[in-house]
Amino acid sequence: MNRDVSLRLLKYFDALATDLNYRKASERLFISQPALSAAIRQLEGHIGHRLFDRTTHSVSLTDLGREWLPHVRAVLRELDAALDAVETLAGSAQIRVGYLTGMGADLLFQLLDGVQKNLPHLSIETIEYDFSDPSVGLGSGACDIALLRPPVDVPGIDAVVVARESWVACLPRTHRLAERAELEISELLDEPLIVAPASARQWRDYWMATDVRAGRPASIAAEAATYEAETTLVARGVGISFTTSSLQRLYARPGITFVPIVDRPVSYTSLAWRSDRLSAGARQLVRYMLSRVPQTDPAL
Amino acid sequence: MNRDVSLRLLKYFDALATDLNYRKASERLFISQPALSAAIRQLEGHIGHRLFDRTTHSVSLTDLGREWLPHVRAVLRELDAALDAVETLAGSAQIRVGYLTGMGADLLFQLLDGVQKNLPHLSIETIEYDFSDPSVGLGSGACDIALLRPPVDVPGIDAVVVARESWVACLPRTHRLAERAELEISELLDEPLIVAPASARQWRDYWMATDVRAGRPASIAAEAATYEAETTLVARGVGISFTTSSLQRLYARPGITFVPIVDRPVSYTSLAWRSDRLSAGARQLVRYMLSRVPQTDPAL
DNA sequence: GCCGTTCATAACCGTTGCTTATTGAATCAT
DNA sequence: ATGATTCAATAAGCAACGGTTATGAACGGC
Repeated sequence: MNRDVSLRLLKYFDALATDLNYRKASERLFISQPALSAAIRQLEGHIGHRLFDRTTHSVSLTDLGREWLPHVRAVLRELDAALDAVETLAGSAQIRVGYLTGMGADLLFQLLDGVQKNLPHLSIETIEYDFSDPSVGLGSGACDIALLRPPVDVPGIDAVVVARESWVACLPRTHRLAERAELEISELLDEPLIVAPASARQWRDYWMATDVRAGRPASIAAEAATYEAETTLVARGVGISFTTSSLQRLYARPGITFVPIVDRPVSYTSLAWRSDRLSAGARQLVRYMLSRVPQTDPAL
Repeated sequence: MNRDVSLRLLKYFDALATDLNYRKASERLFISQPALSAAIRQLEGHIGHRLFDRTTHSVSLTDLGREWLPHVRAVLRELDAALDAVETLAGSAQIRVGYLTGMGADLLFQLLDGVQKNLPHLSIETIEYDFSDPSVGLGSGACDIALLRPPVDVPGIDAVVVARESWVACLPRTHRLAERAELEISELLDEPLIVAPASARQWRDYWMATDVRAGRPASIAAEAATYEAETTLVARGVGISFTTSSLQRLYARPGITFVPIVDRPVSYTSLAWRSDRLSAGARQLVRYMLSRVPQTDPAL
């Protein structure tokens, strides 16, 4: 048995033992399936025993794997504790909180209010993200905690809903529907649309109402990465856009108007983080922020 | 702070914190000094704080480093325990015991006598080594435990003396000094000598009595990697060799004779292992073998 | 004042761990 | 049955990293 096992292999073992599925586990680890396959075989080679029974269609722990797993998890826990200890000892937990543009002034401010007084040992950096990365830095690991709008296509994310809002159409004031008190989504599907950049993938689809189009392709008028750019384009009459109720207050401006869309499901805003790699300080901050979530939903 | 620390860096940190000297620590880790230097800087980068204060001439732990060290050691201990657990769980502790040629039949046999009965869960492999590797597999990691003769130039080795022997000259029966009852080393320094292969380095120097030569270079008649080859060469009159008292019994043969050298310091035989990377099973075996070390030194 | 020791820097190189593309086997649905 | 699908394993190529040796700069002991 080779005693030079890398932590990497142990983490992979833990992940596969959890999912019992190479594909899923590999996604959670942000690596490809063959890479995980090779890594597990390598680990088994190192310790000299098989850890998984695998057929082409199922993966299960061997007796040894099952019994060894707690030991491995103990190592990983201990490591986590050691990393947390650095922050505690250094008295400087640097935490990066990302937020989607448009939510900082309002909701984030609320959630972080008083944090300096209550959690003085945390040093918090807030980073604004635009629509080109709807995971708000969680995918790249640039942020520890994120205030975002689902859907997010990064696996392994924990999220708690902190606000609910209804859909609203943002129209040029001169638009033929601008005077309406409310709209149905079907009335808007053929309008030229301002959408998020292509890198937003699922998120862009979501805000294009792709789910109800069924063959009626969206006509994309332009791309915008911020609400600022979006409303500007709408004001110039380039197209319309879909957004949420809270935005009408924040981005009100001369040339545009907002009209509620009555038949779309509610849209959520969530506080999210990667379930792995959450430091002790970040965990405290999450707890604090969640304790400050407004219980009523004034914006809905 | 980046949470993706590798175990490697933690081990390096532990080593440097122990030695507080890059060179020594790097040797113990079997890497070069610049590699360790880079690794420590990398670790400090990962966690975002300095762990060592270093001038060009001294290394010391920072406050953070000192306080963090126990946490790191806890991780490494936990890892060690997990690796031991594999053996225990699999019920198969494979342990490789190396021994220097010539010591297997006798001393090793004694130390391992009854081990099957007393430690039945251990599966022990014994591997004979010749003089080309005086570290007896410890350097390469091929063996867990070794029965060897100092000096060994592998750092990080723990060793316990298990036998003491005096020097003996091995001479062709026809040699002019063959009839002497005893000899002094100075009488032999100019004799053509059978020595260990060059790869034995320090060890070869030791058995050439380099320490007392002071300008009288040894005349190397031939190289031999085993006692078998050595005594054969002596019998053929190619040269003489230095060895120890116990060998006269084991390698007695027609054409050679052994004469005690009275003014050389005692030579040791040790049970040795790498202080790191000793599995639980191997530790048990070491303890067992040490309990069987003969207290008297009959060969001396 | 000089020499030796000690850590840092530079340039280079091999290994390894990852990627995508593909194969082949087993399961499921029709 | 058979075809579609879902899995893990294999293959081939590539980039990054961890290591090496060689060298440099600063401090301490004689």
